[in-house]
Amino acid sequence: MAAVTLHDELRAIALAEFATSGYAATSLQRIADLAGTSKASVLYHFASKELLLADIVSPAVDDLDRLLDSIDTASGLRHADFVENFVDLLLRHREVVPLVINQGATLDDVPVMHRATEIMRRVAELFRLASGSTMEKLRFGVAFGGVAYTLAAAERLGLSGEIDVDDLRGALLVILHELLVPSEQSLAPASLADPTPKD
Amino acid sequence: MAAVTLHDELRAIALAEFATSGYAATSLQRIADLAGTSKASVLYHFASKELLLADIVSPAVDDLDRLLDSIDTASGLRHADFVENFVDLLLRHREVVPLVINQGATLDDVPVMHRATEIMRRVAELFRLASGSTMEKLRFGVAFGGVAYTLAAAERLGLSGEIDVDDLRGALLVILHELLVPSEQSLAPASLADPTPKD
DNA sequence: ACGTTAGTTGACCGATCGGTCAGGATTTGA
DNA sequence: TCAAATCCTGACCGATCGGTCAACTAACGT
Repeated sequence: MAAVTLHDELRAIALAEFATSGYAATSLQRIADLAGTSKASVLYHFASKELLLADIVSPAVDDLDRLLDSIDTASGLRHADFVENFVDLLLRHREVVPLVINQGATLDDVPVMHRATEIMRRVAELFRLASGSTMEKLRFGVAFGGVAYTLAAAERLGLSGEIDVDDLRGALLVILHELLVPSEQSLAPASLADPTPKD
Repeated sequence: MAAVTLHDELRAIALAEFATSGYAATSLQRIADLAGTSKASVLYHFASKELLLADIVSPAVDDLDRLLDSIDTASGLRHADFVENFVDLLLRHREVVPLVINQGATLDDVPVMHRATEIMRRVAELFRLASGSTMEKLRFGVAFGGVAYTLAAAERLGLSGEIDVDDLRGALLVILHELLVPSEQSLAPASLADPTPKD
């Protein structure tokens, strides 16, 4: 095995354990045992368990934050482009997706996780989730929830190795496009689907 | 009769806390505090924390088990019918869906949760997940994962009250049907798709 | 040679965990 | 009135949690 610093190895082990067993259920002692070191050593490299989690999750959250900023500034960017960028981002940070998806709500008191959920709210805002009809909301929820959850499940069950990433990417884009662009027209803010029906 | 027993109240409180804060992060002491009783009292009504979880989750799992059995025996039942029954089941047990969806994998050592994931495997089997193409697998994953996850998120964020259940049901069925029956023909080869395959 | 720094560790801390237990209330049935 | 059953509780238990700390080792620049 290539020379990997203990710092990086600890982060990798923690990520795997957090994702499969859960943050709360993973003790620093267990992480230390898996790395063949001591608990005190873990706390030397990472000041606290929360900061260890932040160190793991932050890159993905920063990435998403940057993506959303680029959308905001370049107002002309179409939703279809965002979908593609979003899928790429999910694939890029494939390993941390299960963490934020399955345990993000539970760990909302941890700053980095709170930030993650706040940013997802921005994504929802971008797609006018709040103002859409029930059907629109559900399309958005099923699409992104489904994609993220499926990636999470695949990662968790160890199926990621079996599936070609390019196939995965292409198939996800097709499915997302079908869901979010049900009609021939674009996802443009004007009308995602039909005008809101009477309620 | 209307008087809610402490037993039922404890179960309801535990369900809400398990779903929002997580099983591991919810202590028996907190459940007791929320119910205005003592931890020992909780352990009088439920022999252990695991059995409390089982008491909460079992009805939904039993329900799903029964649904799958009825599918197995009545081989003629079509997929569309199953989808409808499945959505109804999810809506019926709306409150426990976040629990098994978000924490099922993490709590696989708890018998009732292991049973839940095993049954979900049967659902996947029913849709021939393993033998399908990457696209088929993803359609299944995004569809059911998306629906379950969206229900979980809605429940968690307290949006359930805002949305009319009938609207919800109808919209979910439309979306699932679009995803699982993309073309004119059914998803599954022969047997399950058509009760009377041509000979 | 020396001091400095980074890395590592066992011992230890207070807090909290799930769970046990003996016993105090309260109700019920005879 | 007595006794059994039911419900509830404070005190307590061993285990484990995240985190601290002083001491130790090894490497490096000077």
